[in-house]
Amino acid sequence: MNTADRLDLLTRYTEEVVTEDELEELLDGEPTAYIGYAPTGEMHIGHFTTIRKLADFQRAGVDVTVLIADLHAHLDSEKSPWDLLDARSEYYEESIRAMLDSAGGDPESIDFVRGMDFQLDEEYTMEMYRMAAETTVSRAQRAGSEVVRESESPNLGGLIYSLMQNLDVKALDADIAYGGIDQRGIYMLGREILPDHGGEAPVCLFAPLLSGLSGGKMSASDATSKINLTDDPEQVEEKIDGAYCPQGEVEDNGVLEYVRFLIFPILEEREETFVVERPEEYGGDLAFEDYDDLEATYVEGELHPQDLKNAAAGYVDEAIAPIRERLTDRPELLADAYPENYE
RNA sequence: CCGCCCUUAGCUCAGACUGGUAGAGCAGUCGACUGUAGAUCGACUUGCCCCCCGUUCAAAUCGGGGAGGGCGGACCA
Repeated sequence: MNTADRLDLLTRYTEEVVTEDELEELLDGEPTAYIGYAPTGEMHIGHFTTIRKLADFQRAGVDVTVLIADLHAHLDSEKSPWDLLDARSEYYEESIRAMLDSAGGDPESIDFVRGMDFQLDEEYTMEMYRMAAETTVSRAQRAGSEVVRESESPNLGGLIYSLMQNLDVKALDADIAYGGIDQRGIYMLGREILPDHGGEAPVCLFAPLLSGLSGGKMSASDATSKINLTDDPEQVEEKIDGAYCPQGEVEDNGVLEYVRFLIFPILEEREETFVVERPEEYGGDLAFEDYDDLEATYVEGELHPQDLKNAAAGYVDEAIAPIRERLTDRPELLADAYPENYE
């Protein structure tokens, strides 16, 4: 595979690349990439979009490390209780493996690492203290503002959070820091300070964040705004049917975003088209080769939201089915990780 | 170590002075209207009133103790 093709694989479906020139330069060598997940709330369909890219990394010959950031999960306002970190880490790892598997990646050749396995090392800790001494409170706050829980009385942990995440890049020896666009603030701080702490400014790749189904951002705490990996077909249909989906409008349209960032990448891989089954009275079935085609038709008003929803629900369900199966096969994973939800 | 303030619905808070078995807004649920959702209109739901003890016929409310959170002071040889 030539450099242009690899670059294309790496950057497709991304929100931003910092910077594309630096990324291209990296491809002369054998770059490595990393992404971190803090095992907090239950994983949902939004995670799927970031995980799919891991498959792209692999196709492009970039080694991937997945960090299960257990310490971070507690550091951010104790989102995960200390006693549940192990159980949630295990659940996250299994879910990520399942998602990657169904996205056409190879979980076996991914390096899974737990945060606490190296974040307590003396060298790491020492460097963290030095960063803490050099970073102002407001700078740290700004860096993590999109990631760390906001509050009138923020915890110290939320400030250390960003420093550590950047040290992770160095500790894991990653050339590419990958994550959702919400991680931007943290890594921009990292590009600034990591070189002063024995590391290198990482090249950053950011995935888009999907809108929630109720309009606005997807919220982990709003059940109706997101599809869970374990939702059954009826729940998927209900949630999508109830989604905010203004006719002809693209902005804040979660359904359209699901179709674009979740479904079409899968169809593209399989070289299939997006089929909308539609009653004769509304014009009969439709098939779309690519997303732009579908969006154009939608904007023109030739594709009704209800028909779009019906089709999308079917595809979304198909996408999560294999993951749902693996998780329901091992019910103890979720039960141990979220005892209050699964008794 | 000392002082002051806060803790009531999923969220933001009112009610406390003057005890009588709890309210508003937002959120949520359900209808109406749209071939979806939203908006709009109509209806509805939601509570260990932080915990314990006491006073009282009766405590969210008064008294005592405790827990959690916030703010300030003191200490700075």
